[in-house]
Amino acid sequence: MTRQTLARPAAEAPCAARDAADVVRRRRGAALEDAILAAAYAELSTAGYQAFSVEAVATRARTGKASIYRRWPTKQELVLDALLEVLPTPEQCGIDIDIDTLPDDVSTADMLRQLAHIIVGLLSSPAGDAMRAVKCEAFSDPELARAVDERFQEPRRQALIELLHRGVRRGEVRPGADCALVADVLPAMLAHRVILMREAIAESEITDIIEQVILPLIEVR
Amino acid sequence: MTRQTLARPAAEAPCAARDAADVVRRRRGAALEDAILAAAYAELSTAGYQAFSVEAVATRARTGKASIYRRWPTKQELVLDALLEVLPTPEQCGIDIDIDTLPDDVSTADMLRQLAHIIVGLLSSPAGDAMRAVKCEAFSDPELARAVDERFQEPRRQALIELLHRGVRRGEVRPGADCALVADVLPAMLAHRVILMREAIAESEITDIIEQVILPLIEVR
DNA sequence: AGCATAAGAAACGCAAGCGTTCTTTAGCTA
DNA sequence: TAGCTAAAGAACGCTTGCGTTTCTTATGCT
Repeated sequence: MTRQTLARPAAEAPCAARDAADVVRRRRGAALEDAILAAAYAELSTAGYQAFSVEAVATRARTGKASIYRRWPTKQELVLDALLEVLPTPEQCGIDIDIDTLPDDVSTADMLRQLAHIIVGLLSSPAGDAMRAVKCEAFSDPELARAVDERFQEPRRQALIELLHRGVRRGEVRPGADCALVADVLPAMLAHRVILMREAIAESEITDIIEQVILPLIEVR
Repeated sequence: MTRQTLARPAAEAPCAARDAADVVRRRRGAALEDAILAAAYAELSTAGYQAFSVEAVATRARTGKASIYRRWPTKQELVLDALLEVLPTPEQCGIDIDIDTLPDDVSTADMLRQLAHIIVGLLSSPAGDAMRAVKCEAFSDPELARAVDERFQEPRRQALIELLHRGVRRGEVRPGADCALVADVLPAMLAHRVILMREAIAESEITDIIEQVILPLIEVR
């Protein structure tokens, strides 16, 4: 995948002898673009949106600002691309539930427990930090926020609603439940804690939320 | 160089005849202090935290930066004071529930409905905008966030938990309910929508959340 | 090998905004 | 009424960061 981006220790001849092994050869095209996006994402995660600077991205990517501005006209576009590139990848957020192919022996409660862990994992990861940064800047940059909502949140929300409907069909969720509303409870509680209250969520608390809130709420009675 | 930059054409007399009625005479002491705090709060509400500037506060308060820096050493202190002054006043946020003096004929559901409206009202008001601004800056300024949590959120959270306990005693809330956890559901859902999803909440949606989520959750069965 | 391209680095102009300082002048108090 | 204090306003120095420009030179292609 990568070119030989990583320093060759015993380099010599043509262009070696810079100083140490930090001879990160000049990258071009896609390799450089990826490095910039990765650096931008890292900056977004660690520094947040408001402290995010193109200068810092350039430094982190070991390139110059000019190479960035040659590709992205503004800081905002860079942020958007960096986030959108990272967010939907299953390896990063892994919330791709395919309801239709779910085995019959997987209960709704099982899935909800698993989902809760996935959400907490995501929110506690660098990707979560990046999301938080963007969410908090949403009012200054509605377009960015909308992009995240549409490409990331909404599909997952729909999947969760679908999961609850499946639960109704299987007799695990009370028929009268407003699935669209109930689907918001878990993400809302987790996001509220992690993003708005800045609290970490322990394993036991995930369990508590599921057992004491979500399951009683959907319980067939 | 030149002083008296603001050329007074031919104005005479004591101090009247500036232009119109905008002759905001020089204030001192507490009057000025209040004006500055009010302006800071207004700026926080409308501009947000990151766009908040001392210059803008000074302009809005019709004073100079020097008078502000004479009182608050940094921008952060000013923000904190402005917010703390505004937040706890009952007129502004009106969530002071005195559980002990609640009449017997007020049900838990009644109170929850009322509370939901109060929270939504608060979140949709300038005070809500200010809170959102601070919440979003919380990671950069944990002390500010903690002050808001302690002085504003936590007391109200405790009051809500107490309300639920009262509900248990009155047989309106199922005895097994984890009140501390259940108490988070309503604020979390509302804050999630308004602050994180930037959605307005209609009357009917408040009702839906109460009837479809909160009441089924606490329902005695 | 030679050449066109674009990477890397540095500097620039510009705008905002912090916190300071200075002068003028209004308001309070003795 | 005189005099002290502090308010209003403007300018300043400083820093940060955007987006641009320029120059050198490594890189990939032919």
